[in-house]
Amino acid sequence: MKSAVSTEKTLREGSLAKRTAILAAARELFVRHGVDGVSMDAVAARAAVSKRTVYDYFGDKRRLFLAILADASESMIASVRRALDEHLADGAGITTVPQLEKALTAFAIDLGTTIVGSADYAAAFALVAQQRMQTPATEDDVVTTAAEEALVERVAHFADAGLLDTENPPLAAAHFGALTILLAYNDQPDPATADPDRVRQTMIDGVHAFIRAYATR
Amino acid sequence: MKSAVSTEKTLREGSLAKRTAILAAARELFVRHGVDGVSMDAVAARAAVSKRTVYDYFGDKRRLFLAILADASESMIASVRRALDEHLADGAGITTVPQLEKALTAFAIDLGTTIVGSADYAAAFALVAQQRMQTPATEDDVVTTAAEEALVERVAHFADAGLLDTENPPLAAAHFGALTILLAYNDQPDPATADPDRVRQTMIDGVHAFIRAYATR
DNA sequence: GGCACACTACACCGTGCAGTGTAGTGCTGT
DNA sequence: ACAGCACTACACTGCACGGTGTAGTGTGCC
Repeated sequence: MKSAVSTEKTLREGSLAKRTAILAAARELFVRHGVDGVSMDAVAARAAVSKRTVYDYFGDKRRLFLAILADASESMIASVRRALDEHLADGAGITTVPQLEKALTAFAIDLGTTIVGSADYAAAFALVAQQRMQTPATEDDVVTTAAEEALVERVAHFADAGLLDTENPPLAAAHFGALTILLAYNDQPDPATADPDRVRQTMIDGVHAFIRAYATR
Repeated sequence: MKSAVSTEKTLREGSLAKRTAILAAARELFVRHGVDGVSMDAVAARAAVSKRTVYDYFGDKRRLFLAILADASESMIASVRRALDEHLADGAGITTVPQLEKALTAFAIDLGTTIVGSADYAAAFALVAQQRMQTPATEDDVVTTAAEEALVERVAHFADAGLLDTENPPLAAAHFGALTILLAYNDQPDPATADPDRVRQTMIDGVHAFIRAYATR
């Protein structure tokens, strides 16, 4: 009678406030103690909500977890696009290598402080890392892929413009990511400990190395 | 009465065969299903050993986990030193940049196929990633630190020799690691899926970029 | 034969937790 | 006044798992 078409089991829409409260609470606890280390009671308590409500909203623990990932993913890709637009847009008047380095540095620092520094996004990384082998290919890959693609497009653009010297923009973009975000994240995976100055320095150095490797001479 | 000096609780030495069997079984299962997703019964079964024996050998689940880390750490650092010795030793007659690139590439591929390709070491990475926030600073950091230090020493050496251009060998070493191992690992974190050719290509490209960024011109 | 030891097989305890069912409360619109 | 809804509080089930205790078996050593 319920016409339960997909896996959905008559979840409730509910108020946005409670929904985000639950997501925030769960994210925080999951990141700190691991998904398995957190009881649904704890999540409910932290969200100041009845456990029953958590289940009414999200169905079960797994789907709550996935909702967190989806949430973080969404705002993360948005952040990347925004930073990309803000610092590396076509209209930014980047015509020389020094200008490019400056813009890339600003971009990297922006992204770095946003992503590595603030918990929401770092949480996604951490959670995916925790669950990687247990969860068959979460949509994290989708996110990083989408983000990288956007970056690849910019790299290709600057290669066309004669500022970067590469026949393989995806590779160059990957190297850019490795020298900046990846390295920064690897240095301080604990969101709580994230030191903005250190992230900043990592970004500056990473971009510099990238420019030395890839700038037209 | 037991004179339990430290945390030790009268563990048993046991045979090396059983010990390694248990470690191997636990490592495999932990990596695949996560530490919390694996019961001690499962470990015992997989190791073809009584559960009681597992407890007699390792005390409890936590210490079994730490034993796995220690084990992997040990052989990992050994691998790094060996590869370093094999490809980048003083006596290797590296006097030109092309020679250096070649040696670095060989080194990276060697390390890459050993570490990323083969499960033992990748397991450590994966497990630490899983447990990072739940376990207060495991000795993974010790390993990567020790490994990086050895690499730093070599980089400094080649900088002195006039082949590399950097005033900051630790940074250069970090960038080397980011462009090679880190990137390779990030591309395919699942040991089972590890594609040697892909790892190989990542290493070649990474070293090439590193050389472009850091070789003396 | 008899002791010591490594090990197994198995039963067992306690507990924490995912998930459910339900009674009850307050709010809103009619 | 009443129905409908969102939500809470709470009790409760079932189960999986960490860890322990122990009786019994095989082996080597004296």
